[in-house]
Amino acid sequence: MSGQAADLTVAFADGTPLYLQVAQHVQKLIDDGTYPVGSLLPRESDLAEALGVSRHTIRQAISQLRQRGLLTARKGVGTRVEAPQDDWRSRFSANSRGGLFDFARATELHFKTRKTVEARGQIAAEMGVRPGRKFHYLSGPRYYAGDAKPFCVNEVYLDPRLRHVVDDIPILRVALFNLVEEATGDRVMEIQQDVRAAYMPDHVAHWLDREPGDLALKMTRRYLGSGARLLEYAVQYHPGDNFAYHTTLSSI
Amino acid sequence: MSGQAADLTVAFADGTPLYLQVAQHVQKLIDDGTYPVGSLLPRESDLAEALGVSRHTIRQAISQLRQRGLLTARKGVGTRVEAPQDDWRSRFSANSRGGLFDFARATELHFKTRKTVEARGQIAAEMGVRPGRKFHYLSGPRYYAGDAKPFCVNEVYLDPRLRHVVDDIPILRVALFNLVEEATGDRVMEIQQDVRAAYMPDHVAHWLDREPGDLALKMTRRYLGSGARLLEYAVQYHPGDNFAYHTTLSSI
DNA sequence: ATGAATTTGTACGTATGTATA
DNA sequence: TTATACATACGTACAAATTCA
Repeated sequence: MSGQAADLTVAFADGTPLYLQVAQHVQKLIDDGTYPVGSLLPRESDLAEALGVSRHTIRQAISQLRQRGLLTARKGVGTRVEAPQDDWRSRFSANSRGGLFDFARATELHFKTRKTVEARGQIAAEMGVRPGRKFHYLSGPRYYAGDAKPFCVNEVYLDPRLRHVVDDIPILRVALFNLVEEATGDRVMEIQQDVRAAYMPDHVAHWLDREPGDLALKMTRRYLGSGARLLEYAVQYHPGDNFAYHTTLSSI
Repeated sequence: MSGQAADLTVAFADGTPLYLQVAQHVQKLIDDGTYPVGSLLPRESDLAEALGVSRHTIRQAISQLRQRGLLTARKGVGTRVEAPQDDWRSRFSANSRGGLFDFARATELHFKTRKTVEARGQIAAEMGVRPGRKFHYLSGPRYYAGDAKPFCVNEVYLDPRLRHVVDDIPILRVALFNLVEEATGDRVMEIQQDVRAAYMPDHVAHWLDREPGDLALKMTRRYLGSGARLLEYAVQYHPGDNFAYHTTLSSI
């Protein structure tokens, strides 16, 4: 039914666990169309045999991809390839709309505040770093190009060593993590995004022409490089009365 | 070090998988203070022996609780009980069709209200249907299986012709859109999801033991079948003070 | 600083259950 | 009814990280 396992021979690198290597390998095969969206993977035991690993390891790998929404499995049927809605490459690639990349290019972030801060307490916890670590902090309103009024406020925390990346930029029109990638040579491997309800802080309310304490949607993003190193941390406040974070979860 | 496994003897119910029963059991022991926040669980092999299951099953159970942020584990140290309410630790991360599927299986939706309503005004606009269209409406709190307190409240709007699908179900343990798919033969092709900040309505606050007007995260989902037909509309309210909608945009 | 003990992580094997086609 | 394929659950062994004597 599900056909052959194709050529799954692969030279496994060392260091990273086998099941993660398998997960990466399977995802490559999904990306290059070997396993198209909507199709069924070969069954677990076939994959195990083809890759020369145990079925247990295959299940660990599939479990990873299922947690990311890339695969779904049904008893008695098989494991289906789903549309990678939240895979960041698809959201950030040139041909997809609504991604952060396009978002950054269609808007302007006006830096109004620059200072060096220490991450403490709740901020440090949200950032996932030890309290006391220093960051270069920037903040300001973000406009749709040409608009008179900003529609949200951004805060950015950068490694102080990356300060030079933004020092000469009063108005940012591209995605900051792209600049960071260029400056460091590192690559953003993962973006962890949280969306929560919040009350609007004073400085945000001021820029957005609202009242402090108004309803707001607070989005935080942690940009992780290789080795889960935190490259950038960003916070975005949207007015709560007229903004919704929208996603489409398409299946097949 | 971490002491005895206490009296972990338990009569396992049938039906639900063993590892989920173990997860519920461990969580009870956390809730009642047997394993206080900050302490280490007995080591996996001790738990396995005490409960009369294999270490593999224990690990599956712990994995469940780790995904919910209730436990963290470190190699060479042990498995630590984390603060359950500690702010953004409780996160909702079902960001794909498969994620919603698994989410529904790990939780219980207790239907408390059933009535026929007409979509009007803002509701009709959010649903994207003409005002006056009739729907079968259900609502109630949603629990993590075994929990005493609900963590969110669900509202569901169904085509009245699909009423029989849920009429005999007091407690839902699967994804409703799956039942709808089975009943109609149609398939959910797309899920449009919005996340916004909101003030908590009265009936929601009541079930969640909060005050009306409290901060809330409101998620709405439109389940579209073939031809963009609206099969189901669902609203989910989370307490805003300790909940975040989490997405990981990974690139592997 | 070294090494032993501890504890989770990874990986293998095997068998049986259950939903689906 | 039968075959299929994932789900659950048992077992074993060793690796890797941490802690502590």
